[in-house]
Amino acid sequence: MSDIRRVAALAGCSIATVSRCFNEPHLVREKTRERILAIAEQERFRPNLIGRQLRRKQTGLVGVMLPSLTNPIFADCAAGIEQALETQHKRMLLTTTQYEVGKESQLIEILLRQQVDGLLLTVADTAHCDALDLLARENVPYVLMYNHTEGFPSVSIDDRVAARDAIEHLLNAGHQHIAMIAGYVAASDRSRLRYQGYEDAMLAAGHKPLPLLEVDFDARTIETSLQHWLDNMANAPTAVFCSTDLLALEVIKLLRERGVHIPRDMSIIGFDGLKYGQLIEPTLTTISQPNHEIGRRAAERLLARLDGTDTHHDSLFLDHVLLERKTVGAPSLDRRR
Amino acid sequence: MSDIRRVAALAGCSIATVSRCFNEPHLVREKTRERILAIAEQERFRPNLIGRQLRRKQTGLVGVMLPSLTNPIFADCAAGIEQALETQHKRMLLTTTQYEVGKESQLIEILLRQQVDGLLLTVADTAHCDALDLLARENVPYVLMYNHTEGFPSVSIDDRVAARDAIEHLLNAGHQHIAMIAGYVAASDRSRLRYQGYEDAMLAAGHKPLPLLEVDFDARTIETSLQHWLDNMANAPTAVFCSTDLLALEVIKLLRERGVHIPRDMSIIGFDGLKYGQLIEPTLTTISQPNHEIGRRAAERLLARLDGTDTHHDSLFLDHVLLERKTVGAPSLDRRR
DNA sequence: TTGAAAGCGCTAACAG
DNA sequence: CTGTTAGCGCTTTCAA
Repeated sequence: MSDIRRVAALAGCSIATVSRCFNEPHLVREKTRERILAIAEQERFRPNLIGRQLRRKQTGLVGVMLPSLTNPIFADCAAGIEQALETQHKRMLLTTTQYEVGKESQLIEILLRQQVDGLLLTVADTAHCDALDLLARENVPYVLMYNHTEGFPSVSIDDRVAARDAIEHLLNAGHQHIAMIAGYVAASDRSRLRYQGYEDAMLAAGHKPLPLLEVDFDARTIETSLQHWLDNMANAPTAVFCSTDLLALEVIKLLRERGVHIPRDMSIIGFDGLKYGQLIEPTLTTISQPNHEIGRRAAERLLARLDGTDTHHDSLFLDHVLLERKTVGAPSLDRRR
Repeated sequence: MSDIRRVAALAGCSIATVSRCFNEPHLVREKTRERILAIAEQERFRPNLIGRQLRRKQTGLVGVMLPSLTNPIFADCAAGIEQALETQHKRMLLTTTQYEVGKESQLIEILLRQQVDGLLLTVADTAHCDALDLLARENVPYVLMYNHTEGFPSVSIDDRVAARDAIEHLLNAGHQHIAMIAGYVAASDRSRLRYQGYEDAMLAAGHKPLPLLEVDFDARTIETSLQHWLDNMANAPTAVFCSTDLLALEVIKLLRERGVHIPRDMSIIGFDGLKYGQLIEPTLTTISQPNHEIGRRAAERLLARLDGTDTHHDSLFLDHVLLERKTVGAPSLDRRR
């Protein structure tokens, strides 16, 4: 005898009435309701949501796909998502791609089979993306996070503008010889946009942009990548824009170990605004993204789509902030050129 | 016409046969199977898991409840969980309590309604815990993470022993006047156990343990809490054990700003082993917990319980490691006593 | 090797 | 205000 039936039997009513007590209590006479609820409580009746979900054809589940949880920006984002979903009693089915592009479509497929009501996701690159094609075909509400591209609903900062702001900050401090570093792992549309922002600012200032210096973040080869600078500091850039704070932190650590004083010998600016940037000495100057809010707003936007309140396919840009801290200074005079 | 029916109709077979193609393909004649699979593909048939779950009475969903995702130890743990679940094609329904004890039972209740196959969770305090009572009553497989207490299956380090090891490291460096600091937020059985470990080591060495210094981590009152030390460094402890790395990092930053040299004027040891501890100067000496592995092993253990392979109600202790880095040194001679 | 049919637990017409 | 009933999409006996 199934659960709702048991309660109904004990209460001497039909299962429909029991169901109503939980879903539309105002339709049940107060006295009946109280009796049923009392019995339900005492029997520890726990409505089986699977039954409801099958019948209603919605699950109250939101599928979330992020690159990783180990990176604090995504962990914070997930926290923001949960906060927003909670207000509507929705739950988060969380998956990560571990930066493997091949997993994106697979994971989405699984989430769709699970009949999630909607999807919140970050893909590696919106430019050529099976996952996005899949979403375009399917009629599932979704909102992108961190990615932003014409014709897809998203919540993010404007990476290109943010990167330009970072470089302008360096230019304003007097730098001209500015390089940009990015990690392979972050090989993504965001890296590309940030490099474009770098180019924008350099060109606008009349400087030739340097090619992007890509380093293998995990494999500790940053050192060899930077060796040619260390070998010839006189010709090394006076300022470096790192595509993420995690990378910036590693770069700073390495440079300091090699006797490079920051910011006197080299200025560094990061990107993300991790709180850990404040722990190091000197504290990391960086562009801050509102990760928690990106998650929260994306979730809110998804909820609005589920309501039918939001039907736009546009990018929502949140503000980034330049956190002026201590790793950027003026270039030493002898190295300006 | 529902999906599986549509495929069946197009393939000219019954829905049972279509179902078999996905679940027990060997029961279907190869030719039939190929035909059906081809049609399913072309129709983009996506089995509705809700139907399956209702019928099979299992969901392949694991409920996860953690205090927060913003703390990297839990984010890493969640990553470990996902990794283990993935091998069995299970998914993670993730919730956080935000350190609110009152939410624990509520969240578990919700997860149970969602018919999760099992639960992985960290509670604030196993000593008086509605959530644990609830689990004891219900017949749901679960494994605790970070918590460990007699009679409940868990995966964690041995906090008490780990703390003792931390203190012994300080004692071995020559310290006698050692204090312990913990944050309110972390008010938990783990803090208590770590304090006990501190007491164990102090008493064994013949020193009187100091009362636990509790600070309000978020409200930036660490400063006022430490003021009496700063006012009178001669009588301040020569070494401090911080209950978490996040706290240690803040304490170090504060002390340094106040001109206290670490480790010369004061040694600091943390707890958790966050990678961010390596970024600061001097690098943070700490006790490392295997967060990813805690998550992974707990998930594996849960899977074993679902199999019936593991039915024990005991604590599985993983090894902690003392990371000897640079924030612990010998006390300056004039302050030994 | 396949099909028919029952039913997982619940909700929502519809009827009373 | 309450009950009856028909499914939601799927799996799994049982029978053929």
